[in-house]
Amino acid sequence: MPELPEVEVVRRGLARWVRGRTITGVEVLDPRSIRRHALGTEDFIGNLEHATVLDVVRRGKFLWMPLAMSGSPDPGLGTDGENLSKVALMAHLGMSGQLLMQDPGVADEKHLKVRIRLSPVADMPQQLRFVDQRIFGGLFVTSLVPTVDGGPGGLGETPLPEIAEEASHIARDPLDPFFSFDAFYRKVKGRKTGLKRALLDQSVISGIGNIYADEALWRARLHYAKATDTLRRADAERLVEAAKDVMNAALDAGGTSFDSLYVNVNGDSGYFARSLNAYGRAGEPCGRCESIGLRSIMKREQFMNRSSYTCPVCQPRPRNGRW
DNA sequence: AACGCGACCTGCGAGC
DNA sequence: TGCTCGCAGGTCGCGT
Repeated sequence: MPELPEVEVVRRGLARWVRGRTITGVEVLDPRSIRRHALGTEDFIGNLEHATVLDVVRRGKFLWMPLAMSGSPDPGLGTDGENLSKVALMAHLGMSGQLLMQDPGVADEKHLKVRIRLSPVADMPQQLRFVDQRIFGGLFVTSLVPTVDGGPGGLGETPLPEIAEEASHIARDPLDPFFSFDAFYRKVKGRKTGLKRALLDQSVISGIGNIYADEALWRARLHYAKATDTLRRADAERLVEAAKDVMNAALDAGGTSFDSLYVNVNGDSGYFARSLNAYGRAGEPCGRCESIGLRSIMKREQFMNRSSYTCPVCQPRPRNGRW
């Protein structure tokens, strides 16, 4: 469910509440939500208790909190400038995950999976709750490893030159200051596949899911089946700019929410859904065509076992992957 | 290398 | 009222 803008909304909210706080207790209400923690529940809890949260970092849809373990004299940077944090609490929201800040008195959510208690600070909620209806998301502890390109691992308040190991296989996302268009274009040209498949491949470009893939393609007037190895540089540039623009706009609106499944850490929905031009608009007129007096109806097709929305007029299907 | 598919889950609305 | 079906923002791992 949540794509980059939604995860970034969560990251910012979390950073405000949890940086510098120590984990005082962890309750795993459903072990399926930590199944990616291979060593089990006891080990998961043991890794977190007494650890201090240094930051909240994101690359694509992966979100992690570098931790200073108890006994570390100086959470944060060591005297030699090397960071002491070598492990992080990883969170992936999957299709329906939520990270909520709550006061202890608030009744447990129906799909509450993990409760993390934090050291009390005046006027700050004391619990971080992981709620997940479908359980495709989850939490686990992972180590931090150096990045391949030497840049920061992801976007955080005080970025580290390391990345959570479980996120190190994905490419930088378009909102990452270290995102490289050249690296993206090289990867895309090297693929022999359709454009949307490449956009959804997190190792080519990360953070884009089914909603923003369709939105970016619509804005760039490209069809999802366009062959990647024939993509012109100018088209690729337009596509990346479109992805950046639509995701920044969604971020400003607090993300895309169709229902109560996607909410920020305070439980509020975003309102970008009303600004979508393609996703979910089957049967409705294409706004761009309409604005120049053309009549065109958005259509929905199955692609990769999911829905794709296009305008048949301004996003024509390429013949043999070419125009 | 790329693909198609199933697996992992719950819940909602539509249609009968 | 209930049943079944299709559908939903994602990722991973398998066989081909």
